Amino acid sequence: MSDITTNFNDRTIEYEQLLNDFKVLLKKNALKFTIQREVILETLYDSDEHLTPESLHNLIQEKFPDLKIGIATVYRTLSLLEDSSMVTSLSFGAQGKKYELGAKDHHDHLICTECGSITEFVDEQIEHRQHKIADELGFFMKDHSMQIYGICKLCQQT
Amino acid sequence: MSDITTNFNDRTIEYEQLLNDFKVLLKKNALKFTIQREVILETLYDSDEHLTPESLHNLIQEKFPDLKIGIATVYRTLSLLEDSSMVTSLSFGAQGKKYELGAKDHHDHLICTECGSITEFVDEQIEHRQHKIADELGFFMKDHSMQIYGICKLCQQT
DNA sequence: GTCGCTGCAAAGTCTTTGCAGAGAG
DNA sequence: CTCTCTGCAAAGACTTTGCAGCGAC
Repeated sequence: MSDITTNFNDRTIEYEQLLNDFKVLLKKNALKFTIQREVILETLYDSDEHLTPESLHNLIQEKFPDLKIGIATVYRTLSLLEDSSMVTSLSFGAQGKKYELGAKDHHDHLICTECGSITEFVDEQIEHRQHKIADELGFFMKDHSMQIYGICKLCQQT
Repeated sequence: MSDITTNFNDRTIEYEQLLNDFKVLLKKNALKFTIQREVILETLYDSDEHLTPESLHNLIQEKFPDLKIGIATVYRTLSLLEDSSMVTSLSFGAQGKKYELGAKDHHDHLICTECGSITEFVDEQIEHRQHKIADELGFFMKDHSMQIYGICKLCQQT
């Protein structure tokens, strides 16, 4: 289960790399690098949660009270990031989509339908089969996501 | 890939079984069996597509022009069916949720991000690993879904 | 008969869009 | 300077809800 391959130094480097990718992406499309876009990327990176546009917006307002950022900008930036495959979105249950940074190690999700918590896991065998299946069907795989729904250990006790 | 374990006779029996499960479910919760609810279940069963509430509503109106059925009823019935795990929903991309009957054989999805088509597949190894992972983490698994995103064979040619 | 169900339309959510001023390149 | 971005508010898309009459049990 543990997939700890990064320490704090690596994380910083990892973020710099990510930020750089973002800048390259922007430049390539003649888009501008703005403080809002940076803050959104950074906040996504720092959070280990799966964030809704609204919760991301709230987080940013807490962390950067001086920066007025509109929810519309959050939506626009998330779309941009998703289109360029830098973030992936996940949606389940009644509510809207949750986003997470795609650059982190790939992983799948266990979602508790009682409390809504999300646990991540990685399984090499599954990853491998996915690639194989896509290949067999002549499908060019760009991304994948897997969710297991159920009741988490904690909720089972109550 | 082929997973043809049913023929037309079985399908009919399968549907009767499904309908019966639905009736039992309704009775258990002191809910009523109405023509609208039956038509929704039947249309879901007959369709091999993954339907949005709107497309399901359209389909029903085509198949049963005399029956006036409101979109609200479709939403209400889908929620009911989803809560009782008789249908599962899938959401991806920009648009809303798509529903499919959960009673059919379990399968996963290849989703083309170009044309939106959904191809289904079944893989025993993946199914098996999923159960194992849930067990290991003390998670009571109720359902799962897997999606592979990419570009389908057809769209790659153009 | 009772009480849940339905269609309708109105009310909510969540997201996107138009616009005029601000700011990156 | 030019042309994209941004925040705001208004518009849209998708869902849910209140209600009065209808229909299953």
